Amino acid sequence: MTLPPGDSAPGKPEATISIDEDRSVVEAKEPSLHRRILEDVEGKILSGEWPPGHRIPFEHELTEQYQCSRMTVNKAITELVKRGLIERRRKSGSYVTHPHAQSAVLEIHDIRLEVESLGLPYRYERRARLSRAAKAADRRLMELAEQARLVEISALHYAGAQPFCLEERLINLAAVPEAINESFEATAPGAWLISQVPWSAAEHRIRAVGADARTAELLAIAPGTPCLVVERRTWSGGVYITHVRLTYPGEKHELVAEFAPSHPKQAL
Amino acid sequence: MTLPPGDSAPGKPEATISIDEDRSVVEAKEPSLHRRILEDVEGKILSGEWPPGHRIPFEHELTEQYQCSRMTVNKAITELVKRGLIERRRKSGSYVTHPHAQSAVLEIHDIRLEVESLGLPYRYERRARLSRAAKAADRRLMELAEQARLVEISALHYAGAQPFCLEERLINLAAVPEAINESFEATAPGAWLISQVPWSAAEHRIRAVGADARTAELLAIAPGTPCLVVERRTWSGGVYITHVRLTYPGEKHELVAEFAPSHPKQAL
DNA sequence: CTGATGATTATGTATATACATTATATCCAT
DNA sequence: ATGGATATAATGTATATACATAATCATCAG
Repeated sequence: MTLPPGDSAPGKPEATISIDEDRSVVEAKEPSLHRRILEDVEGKILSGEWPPGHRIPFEHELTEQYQCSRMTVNKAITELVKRGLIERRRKSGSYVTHPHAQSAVLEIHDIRLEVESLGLPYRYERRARLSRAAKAADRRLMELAEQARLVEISALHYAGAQPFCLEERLINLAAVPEAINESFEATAPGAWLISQVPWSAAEHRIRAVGADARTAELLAIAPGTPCLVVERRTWSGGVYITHVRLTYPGEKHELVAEFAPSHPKQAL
Repeated sequence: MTLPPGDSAPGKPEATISIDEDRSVVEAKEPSLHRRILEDVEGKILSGEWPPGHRIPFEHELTEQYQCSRMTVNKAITELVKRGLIERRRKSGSYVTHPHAQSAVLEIHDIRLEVESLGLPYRYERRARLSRAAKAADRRLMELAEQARLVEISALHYAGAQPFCLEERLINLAAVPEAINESFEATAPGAWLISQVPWSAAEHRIRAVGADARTAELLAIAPGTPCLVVERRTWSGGVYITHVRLTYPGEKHELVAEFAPSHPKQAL
């Protein structure tokens, strides 16, 4: 393999293997070759130069263009496949995907951090805790066994003097038996649970509701005020660990999700 | 560190390079080796067997365990690094990352598909369209140039006889000049835009609001009814393409975000 | 024209090797 | 001890090679 320092290869920046006499000209860390290929191809796709359905050059053509081995090209393209920008078909080639669904990445932080990042003092207040048998409604929510026992917690998270969020939680004692000994008076159940149980998946449901009388009172808002409700179910290998409903009052709270174009597959 | 179901290599299913005489025993498509390594390691992390901060085996150790080349191990671990499960430090080793934020993946589909997947007939109705210069408020929203021109569209998406979603959109004519010739009477701007402009990033803001008088009338609901509002800004390489506000009436509409395991983290 | 067959070709996976990079550890002289 | 040079170990990147797999294409018999 050759890698001639200044020619043929498209858009190639100078200074490749030249650390011979003048080490001072370090040239600001050029990225690795497979990254450059990835970025070039990504750029062509995002700019529209290669529209959806377009067949990108074969691996052996890119190998030729960049004067590198096939493995290097393959690494770049494989990554773009994982990101959902490209689809590959044997014998046929690699094609720019048609964007279907956008997949947004919603970052969900601990409530304490959320509050503190607003520059407000955080306070946690547990309101109620009881352990009881699962009712039919709980089993619908969490797919529990008939005789399952739960811990039910109601708590408020404050930002300054204002209620920031109402937390209503169920914990499956079959999955987290230690919860029976925990009062949750000082520590919020979310933080406690992470330290106890590794978990493998979760599901979020986000909707807008009007505050009912009880919720309104707890959150110090008028009944009927629109609230953002996030319901999260968390489980670990098929076993439900916890169900939590977080109710954020008023129109102030926002969930922010950053996006990248994608259609199937993994998140990045 | 032993997982011996059959022999030396951990968790290794039989039939690996034995295609000598009996090709009939094909053994139900075992996954590739690097995938198996990836899944094994991921499993150990998600199960909590390797907690945050734990140093996973060195590449050369995994090479030994799985009786494969370093490149294969490297491919698996590199993927886990991209997923945020593992952090690597040269000369030191690879470590299970500590939790920071949980990231949920929110799939956002075309509204037509959303409606149809509910088994309801979809109908689109454009209400208004005008092209105009950007106002100060628009520029705050979209970071536009002073003299930018926009197309403004208001439309309704119906599920059966009921309004499903109110769409209010601005399109930056500098980014999509073709929009000036498009009436958007038959085609919804979302679908049209996707076919016109490749986009590289977007930002979503999700919140609950009470319907104002105008919105309430359009959506055939009472003023003040809680609505889920999704605001999306989309751009391509630093240029804003479009801003859209989607207002879903009532408490019925839900956004669902599946959590693709990325690591055992906070916000349970 | 139709359908089977086999060649061709692009991708998928894996190996063995090489050298670069970067922390860490060790040792030696002060 | 302390500071600094040196060795060492683990990851990062890249190459050349090999064979497997799957889809397409061309060919040819019927």
